[in-house]
Amino acid sequence: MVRTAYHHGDLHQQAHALALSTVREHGDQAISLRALAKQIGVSPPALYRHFADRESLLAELAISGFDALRLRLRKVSPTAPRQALIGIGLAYVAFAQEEPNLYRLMFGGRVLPRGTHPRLDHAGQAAFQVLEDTVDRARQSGFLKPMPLALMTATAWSLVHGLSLLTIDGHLPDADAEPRLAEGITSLLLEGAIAHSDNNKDLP
Amino acid sequence: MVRTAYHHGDLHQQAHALALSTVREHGDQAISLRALAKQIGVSPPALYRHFADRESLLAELAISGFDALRLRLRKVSPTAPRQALIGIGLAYVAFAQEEPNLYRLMFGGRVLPRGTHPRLDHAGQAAFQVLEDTVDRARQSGFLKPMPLALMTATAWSLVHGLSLLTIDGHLPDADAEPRLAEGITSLLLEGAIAHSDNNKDLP
DNA sequence: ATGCCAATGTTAACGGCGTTAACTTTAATT
DNA sequence: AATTAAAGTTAACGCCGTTAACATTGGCAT
Repeated sequence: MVRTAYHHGDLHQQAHALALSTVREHGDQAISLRALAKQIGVSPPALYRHFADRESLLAELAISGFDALRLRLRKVSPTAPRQALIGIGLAYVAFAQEEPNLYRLMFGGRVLPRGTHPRLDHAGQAAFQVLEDTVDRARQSGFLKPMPLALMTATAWSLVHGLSLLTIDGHLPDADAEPRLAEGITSLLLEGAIAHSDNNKDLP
Repeated sequence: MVRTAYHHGDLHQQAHALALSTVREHGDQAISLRALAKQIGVSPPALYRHFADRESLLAELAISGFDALRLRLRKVSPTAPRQALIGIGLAYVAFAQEEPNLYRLMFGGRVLPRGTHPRLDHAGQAAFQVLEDTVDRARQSGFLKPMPLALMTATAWSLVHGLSLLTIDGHLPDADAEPRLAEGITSLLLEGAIAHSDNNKDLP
């Protein structure tokens, strides 16, 4: 495909990129297909050749977000179990704090309910997988108590997800005001999950 | 004020109630001032005599939500520290699961950013206060480790908030599929926060 | 090379939205 | 009883997502 006056030639990619930067700066509510088309210099219906509707565009942006989160989590170098767990928790929260609008799009729940968009679901699961793998390694090594993997990962995910949203929504002091809050919180959870020789009884 | 053909007489309360039930059933995105006015049988601009704009109406609904959450949390009967903490955590998650659309309005973050609506902020803080008081009592009684109250409550809140949102968004099995997930998660956190003395290792 | 077709643009239009301006009716006050 | 403030009305503006109908163009089969 070649760029001409009539055929744009790169509309899908350009719309995706521009919409992504708009979301990152101003949130998904700032996305308007008409405004997007005007900025690119194309008529509004042209976008419908590349995106079924507004929701589909947002879904693509959310997928980009999950990909970025997955890459971010994968960069946490595998070390001793404790450092690996704390490190991946902090990386998760840091991502949310650096990309609050993108994170809210990914997990806002208002748009794009789970189970309706296979590619989006897959991207989310792939990011989650990194977290689960880290927990599983620590568990396999005997560092954590012998409890169901699903329970452990659900707990860890709930904690970092809740902390992420509460901080980016201003309910808790953010990383600038309380730089060690995230570390304190993750450490506190870890205390309950570590296998202690004198305290390794089963939990419900 | 008396009801006449012209003057409605109860528009504010009726609009609030109808909008609240709409949000509970279909989410805040389903709220349209025009549709609301039509259902009530009034012209759209009439609503502007009672609500500055759509956001103000949503803020009022969110305040109602926080009030309901606060009352729900206050109903948790004060018992031994462990039961009180688990109980209030489960009550929090149960509220979110029973009122997912309302909970998302309260904490969605897309609308109504914190710090812009004093009455809304106050309602949120009042609900949070119940949670903090419960944690503080357990701490004062020596059941929990001697660590900063703010850290403990932030951890507890993050956990129940994250769990609430992940379940209502379908990322984790909900209460029907895994009725003991919330209990397992809160218990797991508690293990890390309990002061490990002999008289605290009583109940599983 | 040419003719066709699918891809990818266009303009025009529909219905819905939040919101404002200007006006009207009613309730309350003086 | 006259006036004023409260709480409705209609009409309109500019935005939005989306669709229908049409136009242009690139690439492929002939």
